[in-house]
Amino acid sequence: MSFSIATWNVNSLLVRLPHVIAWLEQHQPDVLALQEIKCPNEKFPYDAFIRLGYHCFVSGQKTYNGVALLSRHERGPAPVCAGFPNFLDEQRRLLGVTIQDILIVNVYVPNGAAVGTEKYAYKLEWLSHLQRFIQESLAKKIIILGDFNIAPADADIYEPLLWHDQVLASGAERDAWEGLLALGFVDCYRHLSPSGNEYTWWDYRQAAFRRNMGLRIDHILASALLVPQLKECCVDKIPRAWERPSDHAPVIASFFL
DNA sequence: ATGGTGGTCGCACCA
Repeated sequence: MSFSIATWNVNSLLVRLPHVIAWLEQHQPDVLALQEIKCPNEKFPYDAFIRLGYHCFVSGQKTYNGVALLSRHERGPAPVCAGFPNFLDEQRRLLGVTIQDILIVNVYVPNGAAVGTEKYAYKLEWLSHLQRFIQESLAKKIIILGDFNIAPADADIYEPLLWHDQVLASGAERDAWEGLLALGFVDCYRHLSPSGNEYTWWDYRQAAFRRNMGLRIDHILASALLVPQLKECCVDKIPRAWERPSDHAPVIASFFL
């Protein structure tokens, strides 16, 4: 038996719906975590996904942010939480569900704008809440996936010097990332591709995709217990080349279960 | 200097 799980920041689900449907039909992951759906729950296109055999769990809001999880598992995702239990946040960025015996945590980490700004402080605060949330979880098997807005190392950046100490690559953000790993998580992509240099996001400007000026900021973390079963983790750059694409590419991991 | 959203229909905000 195989279990596959993917993450994709779609930058508006309603605009990207044809892409998401085409991609789901082609790859048929068991679970897809979506970020930046940018629509309230009442506008979520449930029918399109139900037709493809997916259960939907949604935490949306108007215009900004918004996360959702789609699951093919017949029993559907059991909701755990939308948002942190101890941190009131109007921004919809966190969705936890349990599928079989795995806690799946879909994250849309704040972008942070620029080092030293209020948004950057909010990003670090948000990451500390994520750290505590995971730390306090009693689940033995956990997958955290989504848009982390962190490039963990210079190998994850097309031009590291340009990004040195900048947002997405600063020391404090990388410390927060390392803090999560220290809870017993493995970066699935890096674990399987120690010298890989694929990216998951390319700015819309400056023809960044064509020039492969990208960063690896979308990740799938698996708790140590799941790592022996990890089979594959790859970035699918193909949809980034489609017409009117998201600026992010999907990342997909599969496990022997 | 592109793209998505919403408000107003040229522009602010966010990434």
